[in-house]
Amino acid sequence: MEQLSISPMDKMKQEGYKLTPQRLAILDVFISSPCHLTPAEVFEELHDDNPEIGLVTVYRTLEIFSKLGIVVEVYANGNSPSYTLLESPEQRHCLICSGCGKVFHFSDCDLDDLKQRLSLLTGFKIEDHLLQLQGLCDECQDAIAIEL
Amino acid sequence: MEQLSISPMDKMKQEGYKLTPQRLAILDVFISSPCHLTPAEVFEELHDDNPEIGLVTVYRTLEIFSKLGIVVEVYANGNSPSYTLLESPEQRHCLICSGCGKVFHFSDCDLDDLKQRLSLLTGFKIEDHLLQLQGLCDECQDAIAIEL
DNA sequence: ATAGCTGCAAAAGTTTTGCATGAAA
DNA sequence: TTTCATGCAAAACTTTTGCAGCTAT
Repeated sequence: MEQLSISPMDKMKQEGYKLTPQRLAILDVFISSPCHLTPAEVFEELHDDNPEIGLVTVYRTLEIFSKLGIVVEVYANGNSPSYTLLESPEQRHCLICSGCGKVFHFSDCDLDDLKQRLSLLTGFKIEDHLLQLQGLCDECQDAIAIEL
Repeated sequence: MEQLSISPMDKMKQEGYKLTPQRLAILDVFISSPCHLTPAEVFEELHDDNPEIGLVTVYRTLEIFSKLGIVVEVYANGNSPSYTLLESPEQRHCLICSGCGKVFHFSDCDLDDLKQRLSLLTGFKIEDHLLQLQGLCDECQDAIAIEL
């Protein structure tokens, strides 16, 4: 918990953002939850210990965190995008457990061949990509096995 | 235009949905626009020729189209998800032009190796994935070149 | 001291729901 | 004829904006 919270906040400082208690509290929510959370969920998590923090601040903070690569936007089902802590800025892809919402990040994604083939085929100059895998983690597989 | 509109509507029929003029009109919007469109954009496109169709109907129709694999949800920038026509249900991945919004679909994505490696590493049972590439198409590259 | 941040309130935008009417099969 | 679809209006929900006061640096 402690080690993780140092680096993102150093990044905030470097980029000229102030280290406010609100921002630290929001970061802590992500650190203590290995899941993807919508703005409303972050707000609700905060409410126990920090009932004074407004939803507006959550939105504004998520925007900053997202820009700095501290969190990443995840497209789960439902209307609102979710956010999840990014352990390292390179690991921009993720594997999401559809049971419990746990997220595992990774960086290498072997898409260079595919990108090159598509470039040749379509004439597109490919600049970025979004890769998100969905599945069931160990525990959720076990949980299902027990149920049956 | 004509060939494309037969197959999705056959699927609708098969699944027990009625073929209403509204649904046909919404399909036509997608056929005449090679882009990803938000519900609001579909509604606006409709307004010229079919001012009587309500936004509610657009939402309800998109839900059905999406369930039947006639369109696919795309995560572009902005709040609302966008939808784009899926030429074939297998081609669930796409390459989106960030200039003009044009979408190119493809099916083979070479992720089997990656999936296997991740499964071994994490214990996840991987069930599905979302892959979206972003770039600039020929024309948009040219357009930029001319501007400079 | 000062630049930037927060919370509030309100506005704007998006999506869902209930219901009476209307249309396709 | 019957079942499903539509449009309207309203409700619910999500996100953004303006502003006065406050706080980290």
